[in-house]
Amino acid sequence: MPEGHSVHRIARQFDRHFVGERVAASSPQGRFADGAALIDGRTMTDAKAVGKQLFLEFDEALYLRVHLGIYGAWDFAGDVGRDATTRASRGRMGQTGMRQADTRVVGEHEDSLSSIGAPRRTRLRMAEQETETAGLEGFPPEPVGQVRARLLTDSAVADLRGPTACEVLDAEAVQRVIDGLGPDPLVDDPDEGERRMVERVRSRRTPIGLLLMDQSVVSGIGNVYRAEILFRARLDPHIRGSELSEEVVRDLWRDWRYLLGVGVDTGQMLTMDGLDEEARKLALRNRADRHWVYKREGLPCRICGTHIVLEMAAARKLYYCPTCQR
DNA sequence: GGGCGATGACAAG
DNA sequence: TTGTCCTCGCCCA
Repeated sequence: MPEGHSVHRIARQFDRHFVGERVAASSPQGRFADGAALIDGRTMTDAKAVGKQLFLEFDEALYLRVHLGIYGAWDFAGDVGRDATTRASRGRMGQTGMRQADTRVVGEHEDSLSSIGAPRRTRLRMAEQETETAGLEGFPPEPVGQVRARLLTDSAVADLRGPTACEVLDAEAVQRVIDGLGPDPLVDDPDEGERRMVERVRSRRTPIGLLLMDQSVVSGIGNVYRAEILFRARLDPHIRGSELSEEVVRDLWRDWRYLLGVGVDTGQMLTMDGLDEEARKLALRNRADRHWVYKREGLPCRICGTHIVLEMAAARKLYYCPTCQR
């Protein structure tokens, strides 16, 4: 589920708490046992994201390549709190037991970021949405559910579940993967990335709605950002890449660069900054309805009132306003 | 307790 | 274009 911004945040998390540390690697589930054995006991030397791909580098140029796919997730625990939880709602231990309270969705109290340091013993789930839970008995915690890979240091643990890809590669293989990817605004030089995206889009007769999802054209955009970027540009998803002017594609790249930056900073897909303040607050209040068009089929367009349309495109849901976007 | 959908990406045909 | 894989949470009974 994570689009590019989440993967960059995950890379940052590894950079903070794992890079420079010796890592015990295992596969509680068993399906990654061979790969885990290759990196077990090595030191993590780098963590980087390119588009939706995560590359964790270990001693002697061995890389763990992870792609979360549509519902993969990393669960961090230990000394991994990214920010204070002092304002987190004081929960009680639920009557139903098990679940520790004091959980919050990251980003809902961004103004608390500056206060206090990281709490020890935290759980942090990084998936399509991030949730942080303070309080954790025992370290390391027992793996819960289907954990494909576990990376453990003296003070932090990362559990990987449900990935589309999890494999150990050498430097050449990593380069081949990266060579097949379109530009990522946080990796590539902005002008060079812009040039590449413009060239790749305008050389194709494929609809722009599909090109934005094509990771060889531009990296990191998924179904939410696709819909939102096209609306922000007031662009009909069906227009072919070859029909778009250089300027229009350049603006798509620049808007993606902007949105990705916001997403990495906040941990949320905030796409409605164009809305006036009051309307924005209203929309943000409802988690399920905080975008211009994504998941708003049948609801009135926030600009013109036309019902938002949902259609299937390459087996994915495409949302747009038939009036604003043409 | 079952079914279904999800912010992906493939391969097969 | 369709099927397949990966896992979990939510909805409904």
